[in-house]
Amino acid sequence: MTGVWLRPPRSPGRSGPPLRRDRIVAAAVELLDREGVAGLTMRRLAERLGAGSTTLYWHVTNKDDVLDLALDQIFGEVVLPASPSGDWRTDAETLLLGWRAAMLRHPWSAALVGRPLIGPNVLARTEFLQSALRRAGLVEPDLTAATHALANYVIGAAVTLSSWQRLDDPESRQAARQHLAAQRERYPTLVETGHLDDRDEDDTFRRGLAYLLDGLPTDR
Amino acid sequence: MTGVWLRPPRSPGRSGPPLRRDRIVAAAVELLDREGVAGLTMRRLAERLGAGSTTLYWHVTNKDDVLDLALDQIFGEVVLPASPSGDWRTDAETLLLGWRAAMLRHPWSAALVGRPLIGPNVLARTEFLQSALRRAGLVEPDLTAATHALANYVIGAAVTLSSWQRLDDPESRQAARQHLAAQRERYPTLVETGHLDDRDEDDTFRRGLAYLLDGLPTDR
DNA sequence: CTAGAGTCTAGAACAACGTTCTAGAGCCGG
DNA sequence: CCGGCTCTAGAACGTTGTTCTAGACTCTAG
Repeated sequence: MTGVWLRPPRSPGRSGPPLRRDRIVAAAVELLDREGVAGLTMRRLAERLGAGSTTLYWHVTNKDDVLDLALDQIFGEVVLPASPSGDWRTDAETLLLGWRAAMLRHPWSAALVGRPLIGPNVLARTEFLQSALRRAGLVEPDLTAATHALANYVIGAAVTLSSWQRLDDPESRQAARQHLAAQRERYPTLVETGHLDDRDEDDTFRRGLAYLLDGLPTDR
Repeated sequence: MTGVWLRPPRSPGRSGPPLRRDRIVAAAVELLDREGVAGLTMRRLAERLGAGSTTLYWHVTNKDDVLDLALDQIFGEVVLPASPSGDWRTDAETLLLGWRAAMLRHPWSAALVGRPLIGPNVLARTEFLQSALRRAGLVEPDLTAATHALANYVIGAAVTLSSWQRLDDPESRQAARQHLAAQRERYPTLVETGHLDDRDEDDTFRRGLAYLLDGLPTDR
């Protein structure tokens, strides 16, 4: 009814092939990586697993389930320092850079973040982030606001960047640039600053992150 | 091939019903508002317009076109102060609050921002934002980084909030909360701060925005 | 050893979808 | 009157998510 995370998973068979669900999720991620979100079909997913298409519905109730699981799966790639360093800012930066990198590695995630992010991997990363901010001396309501602000910034940055890169055809990116440049009188600032030009996106992201971290009402 | 914005629109007939395309977009937004992104079907959209389903393909090449147009449409609702005030910060805040409000008014937009945002309404708002930041004394590369940071923050915040509210069933939100609360040992900080609790989302957003604006390397 | 209750697989089938093809109606200038 | 343009829409195709159903396999209970 409401999402994978709130429903108990199928109890595995006595000696049935374990990790079946894990295999489904892994294959889904692989398929999404190669074909994009439109290329993920229950039939093709089953085919890749050497199974009948309708068999999937034993392990998973929905296609939405598959998408939810695949999305949370890639956040598991974000390494979580086992023992946080003394510097909260380094910890937060490391986490958020990894978060962004994971989303850019799987650009289809940009199209899926519109669904509730309450999977275990997302929650664990959020927990880590919030605990780092607490070590910075933040207290409510700033603690929650800062956590949300940082997470939302990362998500927004990853979404806009990978959606822009979804114009895979580099010549269509060029067309978009010319389209913009042709309207200098309408968008003088954007044209002047080369708004759609390729730039050092990593640097741009780091700068924005620095602004946000600088603005937090931390201890010192 | 690449998106609505880079293709010339159909030249209108000599005296044919004008604004046909506008009517399509308006009906699409209305349908999306009522039924969500899964409820928008070319057939139902046509039905609502009193037309045959396949007629739409004369005015629009794709369903993707409709979605791109509908998405840009709602950004047109964000009022742009004709003559910006003297205070850049007020201008930026007003714009970004309106931006967020528009997305929350049309929650389906959260699922669609994964596509390139290069429609005229988005570009005009971005131009306004960037010109305000320039008046704050920002220069490259900070000017671009700040523009992106603010836009990405708004998008991320709207995406996560409306995707959370997409769990329309309030009792399933409650279930998610209990699911979290039951794992206090795993997510101690999140549980303590009531991470999934309803709070004053507007205040949280404003706080985050203030952090970011405070952190910008402006003139003064 | 047999019966039966799980666990798991998968074929058949359905309604709905996006989209193409095609034929044609209505209108216009020449 | 003709030929070309704008615009409409029916028929049809392939594909999709999903349900229903029947059956195979495995283990436990009696």
